Parts: sequence; C-alpha cells; structure tokens
Amino acid sequence: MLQQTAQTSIRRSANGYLAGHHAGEGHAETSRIEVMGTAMSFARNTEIYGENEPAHYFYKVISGSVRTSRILADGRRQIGAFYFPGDVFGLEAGTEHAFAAEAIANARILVIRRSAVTAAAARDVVVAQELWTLTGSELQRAQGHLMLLVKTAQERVAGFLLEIAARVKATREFDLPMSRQDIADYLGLTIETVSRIFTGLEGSATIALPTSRHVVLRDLGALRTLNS
Amino acid sequence: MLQQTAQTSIRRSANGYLAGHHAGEGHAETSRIEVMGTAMSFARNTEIYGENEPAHYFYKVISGSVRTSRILADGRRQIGAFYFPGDVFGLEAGTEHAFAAEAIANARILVIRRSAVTAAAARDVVVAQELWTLTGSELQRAQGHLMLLVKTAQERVAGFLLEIAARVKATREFDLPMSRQDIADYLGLTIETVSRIFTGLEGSATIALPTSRHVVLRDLGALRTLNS
DNA sequence: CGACCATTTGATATGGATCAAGCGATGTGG
DNA sequence: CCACATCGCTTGATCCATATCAAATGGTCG
Repeated sequence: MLQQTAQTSIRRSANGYLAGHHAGEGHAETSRIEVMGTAMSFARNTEIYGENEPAHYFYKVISGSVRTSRILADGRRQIGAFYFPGDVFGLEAGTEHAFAAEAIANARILVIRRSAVTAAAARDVVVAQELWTLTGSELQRAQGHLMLLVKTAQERVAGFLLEIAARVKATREFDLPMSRQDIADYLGLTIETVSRIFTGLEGSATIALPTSRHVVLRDLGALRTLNS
Repeated sequence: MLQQTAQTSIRRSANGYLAGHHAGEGHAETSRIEVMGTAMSFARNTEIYGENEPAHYFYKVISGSVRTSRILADGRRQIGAFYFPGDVFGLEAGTEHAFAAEAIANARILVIRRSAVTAAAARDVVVAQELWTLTGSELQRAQGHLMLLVKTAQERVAGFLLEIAARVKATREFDLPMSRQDIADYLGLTIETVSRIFTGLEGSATIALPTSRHVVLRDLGALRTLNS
C-alpha cells in the first residue's frame, strides 16, 4: 500500500499540468502525460508497491533508482527491471501489478493517478499514443531480457554492463546503484557467479572496478563481443 | 518479406469491417480493431516476418499456430511466444520486429495494415484502448516468461504444460503443435532435457503421452505444485 | 575499535548440457 | 507391398558450467 510505506514524505505538486521531463535532467522530450502528479520520496529498500496490489498509479522516476521483482513461494526472486531517472514504470495494463517495486537507492518518484491518465487518453489521442508507446518499449525490454535464457553467465554479465551503461547514459564509467544480489536476481545467476565474472573481466582488463559499485568499461569491443 | 513467402495464398476479405472473432471459434469478445484485413495461408515452418523487418502489419491467428523467435549469431535460438487461434501478434511498438514469426503448423493468418489500425486509433478511443490492452497482455506474458530464469527444468516444463493447456483452452488433454526443439528453445533447455522430463512426468503418472505430441494432464495438482 | 553487511575467494557438488546411439513413425522409390 | 532413408523423439554415458557451502576480506557506521 502506498499509504503505508514508511519514511515517505509527500509533497503535492502544483495543481496543474506537469511536463513529463523533470527539472535538472535535461531530457529533451516533452511528455504529454500531463497530469496531476505527486512527488514522493522512498528510502532505500522500501516498497513502492507490492506484487498483486491493485494498480492505481503510474510512476516516473525523478531521482534515485527502482527495481521491480517477483518472488516465488520458496523465496527465489526474479528482478524484472531496473528504472532510472526519466523512466516510467508500473504501467502494466492489468488491474494488478504483476511485480513489486522497491527503491534501490533513496528515490523521488512522481506518482500519477492511473485514472487521470486513462481519462486524458480518452480525450487526447496523443496521450493514448504515448501510453501505447511506453508499454511497447517496456515490452521490448522484457523481450530483450528473455534472451538471457540462451546466454552464458559471462554473456549475461557483459550484456548487463552494456545495458546499464546505456540506461544511465554513460559511455565508459558509472556507478551501479544495485547490489550484487540484485544483479544476480536480474540475470538468473548467483551472487558468487556474478562476483567471479566481475573479477574475471577485471583480470582480462575488460573492465575496472575502482570500488565494487563503480565500473569502468575499458574494452567496449570485448564486452560487445561477449554480448553476442 | 511478406510478399516473398513461398506457398502463401492470398484471399482478400470483404472490404468491410471485420469482427475480431473468427468463424467457428465461439469467442464472445468482439474486437474493435475493425479494419480491412487480408487472410493469408502459411505452410508449416514458413516465415511470416523476419527479425528486424519493418513492422508494417499486425497479425491475428485464424487457425494453426505460430511461434516468434530470435536467433543469436552462433545459432542459439530463443522462442518468444507461441500464438494460437484468436491471438494477435506482431504488435511491438517499435518500427521493426524484434522477433521473427513462423507458422508452426499450416496456418491462416489475418494480416492487418498497421497504418490502418493506428489511423483508426487516432479516430476511435476504443481502438486505441484495445491496442494498449493487447500490448499490455503481451507484456504480462513476457514478464511471466521471464520467471523461467529462476525455475528448474522440471518447473519450466510443468509450467509450460499448464500454460499451453490454458492457451488452447483445454483442461486435461490437448495436442502440442510444436516440436520438442521448439519447446526446448522456449524454455531455455535442450531437447534431451525436455524429453527426459516428459518421460519422468509420465513415470510419476502426472501426465500421459499417448503419442509424443498428445498430452493428457492426469494430475493437475502435481503440475501446479511443480509450477511453484 | 568492534559489529555488521556486502563482496570476494575457495572447495566441492550437481543439474542440465553434450555426445552418442537406438527407436519408432512416416514417407519414398523400386 | 516392402526395403530403406529420414525425421523426430527417447535413452544412455559422461562432462562441465554454475550452484552450493564455507570462510576470508573489506568497507561503513556507531
């Protein structure tokens, strides 16, 4: 439940239309999902919404980062996606969220009433289009993620690094907001395997790890080759 | 290329609005994706569209079945989905198809101009909604498919059987239109592993296999338990 | 400094892949 | 109508990539 989440501070935005891009991020595209939104803060590892919770809202990352996950009865966890500033999440078309969402690092999230968006979409064709396009991108990401099923551990990790670099708009160097466990659960590997492969890539001078959370891509060609 | 596909026979449908449900299937829902469609036939194992081909059309299965797949440089293949009568496929929001589509069994496919649908969506809110909903369902399927990454081979196969049973609207007994290799590539396993698990499930009286392509689900409870 | 948590490293186990036959159904040409 | 090739599937033997179990290291915070 959104309302129950601990450590959240609510600030109601101006009761007007919000451009989709947020201050200070320099995104060029202007979203037409112009709705009354509420910016909320979520502390590290707090739940934004739960699995199977009714999906009353859409969400847009203002700052920080988010993971979505689904857990089997015995505790095995699959991470569906990571979201970074500018990304919209939670727009599954169903009435319930199939995945839970949690803040990885302290995050500010723009929370948007689903009904407001669908109402806007009913009036404004451009909004409807945007809704479709966003869902389509999400589908494409999920389909790409599926390709992990045919890939080796090394290929998964190499692909992961390239994907994150692209998502955070870094070319060579970036911070990983998520833990090794998150990475493992995203890739369908164990934390030990992920760690060993990081070490291996460091040994082959493909990457450098000044700290365990800071990655330098030293040989993009090698990574791309591994990514198949 | 659609036009190059061998062994296709084209029949232009009445130049009018087509209800989304097709003859003899008894589907109750009536689609508003009412467009000029063209029914085409595709022989077993022929390509409907290729990977990276511009996405000019949407497709709806009238009869037969379809698989979508993506192949890595070295030949490893991932199957993205199987589609059965009534299913719509090819609606990735991008301008190109991320997966190829092939007929598994001889299939009749309703081919719908993408531009016709998007034009209709621009006029008719209901069509726009439907487009979004369909893409959303596709997303949900892909997300469910992703859960394979945390599952054992047995769980994958059990889940597969339950999924296909649901998709073909069978409770206990149905034909598998696809080969063991297709199943393996869908599940991220090898053909040998799939075969062994089928045999194992047969041995435990969970299923019966009167022929290799005909499945009888004898113990749904056991299958559901395996499916986690 | 000490406790805690994340990460790495090491040793061993194992599920599923790989390699290799065998088998049964279907189809073809003689 | 039958020998034989072909194809899809199953079964068997062995291997190996990754999981599991266990411990050490390092970084962070009170």
